[in-house]
Amino acid sequence: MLKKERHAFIKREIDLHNKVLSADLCIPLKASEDTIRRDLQELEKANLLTKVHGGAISKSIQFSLENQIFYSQSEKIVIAKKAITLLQDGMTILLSGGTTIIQMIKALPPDLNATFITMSLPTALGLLQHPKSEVIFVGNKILKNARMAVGAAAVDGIKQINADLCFLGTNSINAAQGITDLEWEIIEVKRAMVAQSKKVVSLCISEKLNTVQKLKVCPLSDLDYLITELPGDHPLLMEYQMEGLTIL
Amino acid sequence: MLKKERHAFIKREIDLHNKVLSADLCIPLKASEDTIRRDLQELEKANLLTKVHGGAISKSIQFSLENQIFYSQSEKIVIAKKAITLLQDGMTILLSGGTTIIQMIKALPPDLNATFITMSLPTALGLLQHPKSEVIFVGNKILKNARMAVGAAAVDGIKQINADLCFLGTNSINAAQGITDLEWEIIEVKRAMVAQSKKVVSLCISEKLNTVQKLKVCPLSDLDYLITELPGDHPLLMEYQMEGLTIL
DNA sequence: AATATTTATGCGTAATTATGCAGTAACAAT
DNA sequence: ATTGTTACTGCATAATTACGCATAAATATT
Repeated sequence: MLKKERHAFIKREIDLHNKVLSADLCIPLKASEDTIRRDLQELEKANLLTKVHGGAISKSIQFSLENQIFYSQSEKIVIAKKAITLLQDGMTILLSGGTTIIQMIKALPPDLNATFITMSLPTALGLLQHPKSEVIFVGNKILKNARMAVGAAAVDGIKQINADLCFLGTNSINAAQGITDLEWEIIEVKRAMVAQSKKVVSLCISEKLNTVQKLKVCPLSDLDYLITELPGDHPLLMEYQMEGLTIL
Repeated sequence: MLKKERHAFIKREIDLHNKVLSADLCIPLKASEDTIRRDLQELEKANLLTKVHGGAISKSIQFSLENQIFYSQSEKIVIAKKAITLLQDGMTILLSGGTTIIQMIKALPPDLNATFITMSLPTALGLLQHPKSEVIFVGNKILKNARMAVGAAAVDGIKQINADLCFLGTNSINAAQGITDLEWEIIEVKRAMVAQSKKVVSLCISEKLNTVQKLKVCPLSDLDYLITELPGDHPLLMEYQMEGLTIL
């Protein structure tokens, strides 16, 4: 990881959240706190941020309120860290959209050398920051509220792919129905993703466990892994384990 | 391996991954680190990348690090306002990437009801803010440097389209060569855009008038409109008018 | 064709840079 | 005041780079 890359990463974190904690940067950047601190020093000297005890904050919004942009962010970070343990060099990986996936992208090891395929604009944009990965966007009509490509051409595009892994940001999952979602166009795309992947991983914060929406994406039997922020032996997860899912 | 070949290889790596490590290049290029470093020096002098300790990074990352303030923003706003006068309800419009295009998107009339097609991730994301328009993203492999989809599938995707208007954010234009650009993969996409549009509009800040890059996108005769921040009767624009372009 | 001249490349060594570690000082929160 | 965390200093180490030079290859000149 080059110094400038770390700087870019830090700057982006600041732009996104208006602050960073030094300790939080150590893992994704694979550097010691010393190095991070020196990075922050340099960025401060370049007038790009303001260093404070424990990290740094944005120059523009120093008085900023604690903006919890992302709902349940800390849980999603836990999920993200579990998710990246499944990744290996050389893999082809399908990614859906959603804030959990975004957290996962931010947690990607910078030296991972994989091919990522997505239909989600925010996911694609996030992946551009990754130094080594290749990014393929399966395009078509963009569904505005989901910010992803949907429709026949997108589904056809996915069908050209043979992926090793598929990560689904999951809105609703329960034992009887499996994964369910709200919009037909999204369902179509997710089904195609599931069909084209060797292994399917559901990322789901625990509060969405055992909930159900109108439309069915796929049964539990199509899934291989379930990742929540809970420990693997939590009672809520038992019935999923019984169905044959690997719980992380 | 010829020097030019090495340079081409290095440029491609930068485009794809936003960075290269000197050490990583030694094996594929069969050259010593010294040679690689000298290559990087030359490419830096030619303004094609930024050398850093350990390798080199893309200029665009460097730029986004230094100032997120758009270059020549006020000029681009003037251009954007002129550009939107060409738009009408029901049109199908191809958009390239670039900060001028982003300004144009911000200036779109909220009640415009048009279909926008693009290969640029930032452009697509900007368009999502627009309440009424439909957005279609022509996907494929993403060129990190330019944040846009490139390659055969993207070009094929464009060929399915019949657009009324095409807006090109233009890096270089002159009377003799027409529009020129730097990277082959971008050229391919822009050519396809031009070919599939009834009318083609070049958006170009005046300082990029009468400049030229290595690769040719299209001759002036393929263009219909030229929009700069200058008044239409400015002497710099005369020769373009003589060539039959409508100057806004 | 032979020779000179420029250009490109690789190697050894010295200098520079980047990073992590240990110990100590400063800070924040109870 | 006490305690745990974060920051700074100096130092050690490893990686990267620059420099001088020798050699090889390409190009120009006679």
